[in-house]
Amino acid sequence: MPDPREPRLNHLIAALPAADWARWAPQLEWVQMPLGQVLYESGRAMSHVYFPTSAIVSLLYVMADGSSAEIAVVGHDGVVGIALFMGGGSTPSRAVVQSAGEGWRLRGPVMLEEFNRSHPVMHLMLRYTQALITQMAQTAVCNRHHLLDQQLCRWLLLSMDRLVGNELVMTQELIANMLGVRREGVTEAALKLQRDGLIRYARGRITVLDRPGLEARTCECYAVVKQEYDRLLPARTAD
Amino acid sequence: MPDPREPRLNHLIAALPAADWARWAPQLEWVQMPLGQVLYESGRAMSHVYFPTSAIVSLLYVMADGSSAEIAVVGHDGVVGIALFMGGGSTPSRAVVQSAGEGWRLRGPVMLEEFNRSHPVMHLMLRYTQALITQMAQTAVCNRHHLLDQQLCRWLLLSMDRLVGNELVMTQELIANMLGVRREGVTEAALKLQRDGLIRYARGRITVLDRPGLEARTCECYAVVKQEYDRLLPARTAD
DNA sequence: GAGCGTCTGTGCGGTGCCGCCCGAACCGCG
DNA sequence: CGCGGTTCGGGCGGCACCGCACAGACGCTC
Repeated sequence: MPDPREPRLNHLIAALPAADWARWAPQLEWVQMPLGQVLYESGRAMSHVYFPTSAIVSLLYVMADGSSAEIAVVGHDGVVGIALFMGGGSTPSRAVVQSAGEGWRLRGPVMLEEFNRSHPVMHLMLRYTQALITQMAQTAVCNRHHLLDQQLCRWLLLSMDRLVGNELVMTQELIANMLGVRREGVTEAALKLQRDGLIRYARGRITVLDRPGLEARTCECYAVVKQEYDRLLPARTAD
Repeated sequence: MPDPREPRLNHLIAALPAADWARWAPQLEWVQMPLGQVLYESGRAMSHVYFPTSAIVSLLYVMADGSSAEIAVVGHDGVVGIALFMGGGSTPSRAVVQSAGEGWRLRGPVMLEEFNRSHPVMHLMLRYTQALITQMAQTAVCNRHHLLDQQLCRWLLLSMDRLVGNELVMTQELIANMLGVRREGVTEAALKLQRDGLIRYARGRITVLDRPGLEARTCECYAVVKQEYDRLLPARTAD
């Protein structure tokens, strides 16, 4: 069991060259990320970038009428707050902690300086951004074409990939918000999965029992995204 | 009437500092971009980046079963082939010329060298990429929540913003492919717009008669994207 | 263990889009 | 000028999901 306060549990931090890591280490701040915490708000400047280790963060767009949809999800594979180094410093979306956990953060100006200073850091962040773009694009496609049943499987798999263990603390109501559908729709889809023995759940705790089964049920979108993450962000280059 | 073979009709090229522009100019290659041309294919390495001046390019995802959906659209405001400098050099999507026209292109290695050499170039490309990300995210949201009628308005507006004049050469069949819906659905939505005097069309030529009317009918997605483009890519900084 | 709030299950009418089919209108071409 | 291909209009049954309403089940608290 590794120390949960090990920054290198985040794959990007783990991939830093030694020289960059040496500069980062004293700057990194350990933070708890409780369920529902808003890391940044739509259109507002971001003070930090966050590198989750055990938390999962949703990038969520909330519409004028209050309905919402998830754009992408970030876990120990990535970083929240790419707009800080991409430019602009804000986005029209919101970042919300979807699964409580921990992570590390860096003040915005520090991130910016590191990004401009070190080519390896820059290329690492950009490759991650490219992977995130793929996830967003695939979300758009999936929203257009695929059944809720399949989308739920995709969502569960993306979440499980970013968690340790096979349990997720999450009500169907919240999942519905992420997927941008009715709560009852999620109930129905989840029921089917439970009946077929793929998952088990009760009052906000979902346990995945048959991962291959989920993969068989989901649409191609999950595989496309996963493959692209693996291609762009290979196993940690430094350790 | 400006010379159509003026590279600076592309906003990114126009925003280049003089020093960078001086290096780019001899490297830029003028290209015709006929309707339907595929600039890059899903998963394949890109040989060039394209800076459209009068053409419009769709970033399209084509699914295993042949159905498709547009991820984003690029015109004289941007560049096709961001994966070249973001990393990876390919994407799971395809770039197709949606409206014939012209543009300029740069060989991949040249683009990469310029990106790494000049900070202004890098930041310009990254700000554009950030705007493109917003467009993709909003496409995902729009696909989830909004009616086809609204999406058609959004699509028309995004296209018109990237064209000179108010006419678009595009069959309803092709629009349906972009939006990822049935052709008949587009016919119905377009009929409503025509009946209300917002557009006129005949056999693959669409004329916008009442732009404010379209803006009033579309969803918030159009405004969100436009605002973000304006914020991130202000009027050309060099000329 | 009584009570209450949260979470999940179910039913019902409505609707936006689908898949499919066919006919009409239009245009270019031989 | 007639023919064929492209583009558009309309109809029809089907279905996934919506909005709404409500009931049961569970777990925490007092």
